[in-house]
Amino acid sequence: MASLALQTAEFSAPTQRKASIDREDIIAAALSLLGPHRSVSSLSLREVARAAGIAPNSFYRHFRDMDELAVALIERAGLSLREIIREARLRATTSPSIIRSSIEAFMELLEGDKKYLQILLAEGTVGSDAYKAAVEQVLTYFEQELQEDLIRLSTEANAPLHRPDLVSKAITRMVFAMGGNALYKPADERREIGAQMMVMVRFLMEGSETLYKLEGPG
Amino acid sequence: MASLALQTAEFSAPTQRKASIDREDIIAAALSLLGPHRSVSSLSLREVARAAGIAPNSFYRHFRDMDELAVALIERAGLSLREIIREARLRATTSPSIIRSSIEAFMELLEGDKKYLQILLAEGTVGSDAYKAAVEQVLTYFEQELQEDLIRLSTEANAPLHRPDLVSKAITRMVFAMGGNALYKPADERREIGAQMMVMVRFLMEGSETLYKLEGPG
DNA sequence: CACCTGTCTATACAACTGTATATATGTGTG
DNA sequence: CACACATATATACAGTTGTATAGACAGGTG
Repeated sequence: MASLALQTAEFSAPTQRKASIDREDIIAAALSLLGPHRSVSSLSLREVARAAGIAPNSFYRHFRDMDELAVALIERAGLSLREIIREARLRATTSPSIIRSSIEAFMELLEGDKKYLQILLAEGTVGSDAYKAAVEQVLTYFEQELQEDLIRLSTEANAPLHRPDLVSKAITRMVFAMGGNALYKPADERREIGAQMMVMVRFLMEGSETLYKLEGPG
Repeated sequence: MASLALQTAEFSAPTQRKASIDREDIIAAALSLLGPHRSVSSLSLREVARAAGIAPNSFYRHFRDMDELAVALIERAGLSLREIIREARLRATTSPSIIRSSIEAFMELLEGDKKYLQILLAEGTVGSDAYKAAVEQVLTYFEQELQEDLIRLSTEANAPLHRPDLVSKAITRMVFAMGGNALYKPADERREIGAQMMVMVRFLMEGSETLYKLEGPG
């Protein structure tokens, strides 16, 4: 867990506080190294230490492993993404607009914090078990949150869904897959991909509604 | 060493064997190294050479790069997958059954030739540009082929589709994303994921048909 | 036969990796 | 002040990496 992440440095006299390197700084250094050709799992401990301006061995004071760093990065990325989507959800309350604004928020994030997204999108299937499990957990969280939204909104709209769990899973996996693909593409292509996502999500929603009429909730 | 495994050693003349190492052997060696924790992009040249039973430098006689090897692996995997799916398509000619049998074929492949699939599913977003482009090309091929099927079948069934290009893209990306996720999971989970895929594809098909009624072909 | 030519190997090198060990340096407590 | 302590560092080591260079051996051609 992010044990020391929130500790406020002010007012703390009891223990010694050094203005030295922080977990945060190491995470930032690792982020700075990411790019279209550099994945988290391709970073070396020494490389990160170098970017953070510390000796290789100092790394061990903050993380046991590169793997532990990777998991921390994933959790951070998940948190960041979660906040963005939550904002989008709060702004929109009707079924079509919540989808639109969520995807727009997602694509905006893709413009800006590419690094965070890359961690979740592009590397969920390589790396250690802990690594994969952390990504999976983030995705599952999104699925559950989306499912709640879907059920609430479809009930309000009187357009119930067949297997809303699978609708949310399909949307999540598809958006992440398409997003990972769009990550480092030129802006106009990204916009095109965003538009495609919208249609695909509509397919899923309409399909689920239709199947509800044919077969019930499932 | 394992390199000579397939050649019959009996009757061997005192002279060195004519049958020397092949691109094929190197590809096989690379495949043998893949696994849940070893991705293509994490293999080293020396490692592959070692597994192939050749000197590191001999590698260069067959590939310029590890990157070139990776592309060769991707193409081979694409070819293999393509054949499997083609068989499935030939066996089934009606709309629902072609989906079912294609996904079943896909999941069967996932039981067997995991290595091939991993190359396409799990690593399309990491690696060099050539690497990514090769994966993208394979995916695009599948999309196009699937789209032709969808148009033909939906016309026959008198159930035309809205944006069949996006239907096939959505199906392809989703199946690959879900497949990559299922790759090294236990058999019962994999079966469950296969069942989920079927429902998701039905969502997409039904949704596209519904949207056609509302908005036409798009 | 001698002579290329293509393929393999052996050796070598500089760069890099993760980490074990020992050392320096500043901080808080007795 | 002296001490212990947490933190940073420097040095070192054994292993790996990609690849440059040079030599060994075969087959085909003159």
